[in-house]
This record gives sequence, C-alpha cells and structure tokens, in this order.
Amino acid sequence: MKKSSTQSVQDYLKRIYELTENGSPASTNDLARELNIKPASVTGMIQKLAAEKPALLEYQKHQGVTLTPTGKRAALEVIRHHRLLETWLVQTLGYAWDEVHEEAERLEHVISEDFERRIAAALGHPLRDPHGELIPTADLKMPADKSTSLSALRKKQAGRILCVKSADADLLRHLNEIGLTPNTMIEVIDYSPFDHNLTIKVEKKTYVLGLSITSKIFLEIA
Amino acid sequence: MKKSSTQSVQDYLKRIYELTENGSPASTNDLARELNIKPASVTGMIQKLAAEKPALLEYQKHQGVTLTPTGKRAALEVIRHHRLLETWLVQTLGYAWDEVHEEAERLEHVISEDFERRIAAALGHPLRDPHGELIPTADLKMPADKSTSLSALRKKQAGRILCVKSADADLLRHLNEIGLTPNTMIEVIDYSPFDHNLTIKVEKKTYVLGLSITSKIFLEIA
DNA sequence: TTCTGAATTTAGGCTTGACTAATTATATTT
DNA sequence: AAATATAATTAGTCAAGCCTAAATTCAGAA
Ligand SMILES: [Mn+2]
Ligand SMILES: [Mn+2]
Ligand SMILES: [Mn+2]
Ligand SMILES: [Mn+2]
Repeated sequence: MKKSSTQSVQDYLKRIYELTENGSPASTNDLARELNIKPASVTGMIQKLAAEKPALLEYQKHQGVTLTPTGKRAALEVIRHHRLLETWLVQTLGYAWDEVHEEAERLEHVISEDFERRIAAALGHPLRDPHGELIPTADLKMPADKSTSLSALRKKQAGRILCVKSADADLLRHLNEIGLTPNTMIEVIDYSPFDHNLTIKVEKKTYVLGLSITSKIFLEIA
Repeated sequence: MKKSSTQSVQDYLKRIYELTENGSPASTNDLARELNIKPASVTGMIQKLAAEKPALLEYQKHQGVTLTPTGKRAALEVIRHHRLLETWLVQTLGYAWDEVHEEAERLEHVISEDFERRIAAALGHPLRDPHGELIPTADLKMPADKSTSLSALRKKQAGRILCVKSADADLLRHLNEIGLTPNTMIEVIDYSPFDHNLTIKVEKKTYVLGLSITSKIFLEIA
C-alpha cells in the first residue's frame, strides 16, 4: 500500500513540518541549514518530492515549500516516533533530557509500527516528550498547542513551564541545573526593553535570561 | 579513530562471521543467498572490503572470504547489538521470541555504544539471547560454545536445550508451542537411521522430529 | 585428460542523494 | 528604475550499492 520513505526523505519532511508550523512556507536555505545539506541539493530533493505520484509537498520555484496532507502525515509519523523514543529513553533507560535527541534521531527511522505501539502503551500513552513537546497522536493528529513564549512575558506575569524547544545539549544541561524544566513555576521579576533580558524567579532564586534562552521556553500562563 | 561502517557493510561482515564459524571460508554464493543479494554484487562488495586501508576481510578469487581481526571485531560488535536487542525486546517490551529478529536486524545498525551499555546493564549483562545464542562480551570476544546438535544424539541420550538456531518465525512459534525452548530437558527415545528422524520426549510428551528441526536445536548433554 | 556444469567474476548500467560551480531570479537600495 | 546583494536553481560529478548479461574459472565426470 504505502511505500515507506527513506531516512533522508523522512528528515526532509520532519524539518519542513517544523519550519512551516508558523504558517509560512519553508525556504530552501532554511531547510538546507536545518538539514546540514547544501541548498542546491535541497532544491533537487524538494523537486523530486513535489513530483511524486501522491505529492508529498507543494512547491513553486523561489516560493518555498509546504507539506501536502500526505507529506504532513508522513512527517507526523516520524515526529511521533522521535518524541515517543525520547520519552522512552528517559523513562526506561535513565537518559538525561540532553542525551536523547541524537539517539532518537537515528532510531526514529527504523522502528516498526509494532514497536511504536508497544512503547506508547508501556509509557501510558504520554502527551509530551521529555522537553515538553507535544507527541502526535496514534492517528497522526498534532494536539493543539496553547503555550506562550517566555520572551513574551513581562513584569509580574507568571506561569508553568510546558516546553523547552531546543536540541542544544549544553543549553539543556544548563537549564536543568538552574531548574528550568517542564512543570516548574516561573515568575517574571523584571524586563529590560533594550536587550530583551528577563529577570525571572524560580524556586526562590532569580536569573537574568537573554532572548536566546527566553524565546525557547514556553509556558502556560498562571 | 574508527570510521563506522554502513548498514550494508555491517550485514556483510555479520553474515561472513556466521558462515565462517565452522572454520572454512564463506563462498560468494552462500553469502549472496544469506544476504538476498545477487552473487555479482557480492563479488563487488567483498573486493572493496578486502581493499580497504585496514582490510576487513581476506579474499582470493574463487576461494571465498574470511574475516581479518578488524573485520571480526566489527562483526562481533553488530552481533552483540543484535543479540542484546533481541533479549531486551523480549524482556522489557514483551515481544515473543519469533518476533524480535526483524526488529533487531534494523536497530542493530543505529544504536550508540552508550545505548548498548545501558541495555546490557539493565538486563544484568546476559550471556545468551532469547534463542539461546551466545552474546559477544563487551570487549568483543565470543564465549566458547560447548553445545551439541540434537541431530547428533541417539537413543537414551538426554540433555538440556541451550540454543535454537533459526530465524524462521513459523518454526520458532511451533517449537514454542511444543515446549522446545532453551532450558527445557529433552530425552531421545528413538532414532531412525533412514530419514534421521528422532523421537524425543519433552515433559511427558513425545514428538518425532526431522533433521531440518533437530539440526537447529543445540543442547548440553546430561 | 578433456568436457561440462556450477560458481564466480567482469563489464556496463541504474538509483539515491549528496557536492561544486555557474547561472538566474528575487529583493533591497539608491 | 537601475544596480546590487541575496536566494534559489541548473548543470555536471561522484560514491554507494545494487542489478543483468556476458565472460571466465574451477572441479568432478567421462
Ligand atoms: Mn529531539
Ligand atoms: Mn533523523
Ligand atoms: Mn536474530
Ligand atoms: Mn541488519
């Protein structure tokens, strides 16, 4: 029935999904950067994927790409694998949240649907991965995300961390050390309009965080 | 240091290891059959592997191949992955022994050394996989095998099953149904010299087994 | 020893997915 | 509106790994 795609194609679709979550098409250059592949190669691949029998993506020269429903499903399948695997590496093998990404990046392409079902069940069908990212459901729908970026909060606002969007292991380790992990309560003490720094309070302690950090933390406002 | 090999190369090395366990070189045809690849393609690959900087195998035209120490280590690394994975799929995800091979066949190539260490530790450093196959040690030595093929036993001999050497899911399911799994005690009731059938007793019941089955079961003689 | 069939190798081709270099299209300034 | 800078595409290569068809080599039988 459905011919399963290669590792490469799966990675393209996954990145395109992520880059188009904001509603706008993914550019060739952005994709190239995310995939660590030269732009010329990306052009070649997206032209091929747009030409397939049931097209995986929509493409017009110089306009970037968006996923078709077929491509979106394929992307969500890989993302579900990735996030379930990360959850499962943390829960059952004691990985830290900064150690799981690379491993999941390789495993996501080779596990069977049976394996996926088994770990989902063993984990109790989790809604979020160790970073707080939403896990697509078994029927491949992405749950609605109602989180707000910490960078959008101002003095006196507070909330609970839902998600940290980063694959940077050093950053993740640092955030873990100062206690900025999902479910932690945060309060904004001050905002500096010039550099967009936020002073926040976590568990009695305060930290001043730059935009490169606050833009990656998402919360549910209290 | 050591540049890791591709999936394909790893599968070649693994099969060559298995085919040369009896001491004689692996022939092109045998390899082609085991790998589901045409003989012409096998010739191409083994020539390439024999030509690498530290050669992975020894090859002389029309004489078959054997692994060099380097190739053997690479093979044992993959085999250790495979067998640890099978053990772990059975122990922690409830797979049946006839369901694990395919999954392990894909996972073996993508897990990290860290992952390997973690599952080995979680399983208590097992010596054998679910089929009873010996698991290469962490320093890549294959433990000595002292088992005897059931097909070599005769009337009145008895023993304990150590290993079932087969990847045939149907056969494995059948053996499981009649209780022929590792650790089970077996007694030979009769031997038919013409067709090499053995009549054996397992848990009060008797079965007549042909050579295609008895040659795949290995035991420790009582 | 010569013949013959099976095993193996050679030769030539194809697909996938990358790369570099050169070209073209778009967007930003002036 | 023209000039320029940036983004994207085209054109041409390459390496891995597989394939088929056509030699070639080897080993056992006559
Ligand atoms: Mn991740
Ligand atoms: Mn990946
Ligand atoms: Mn196996
Ligand atoms: Mn394999």
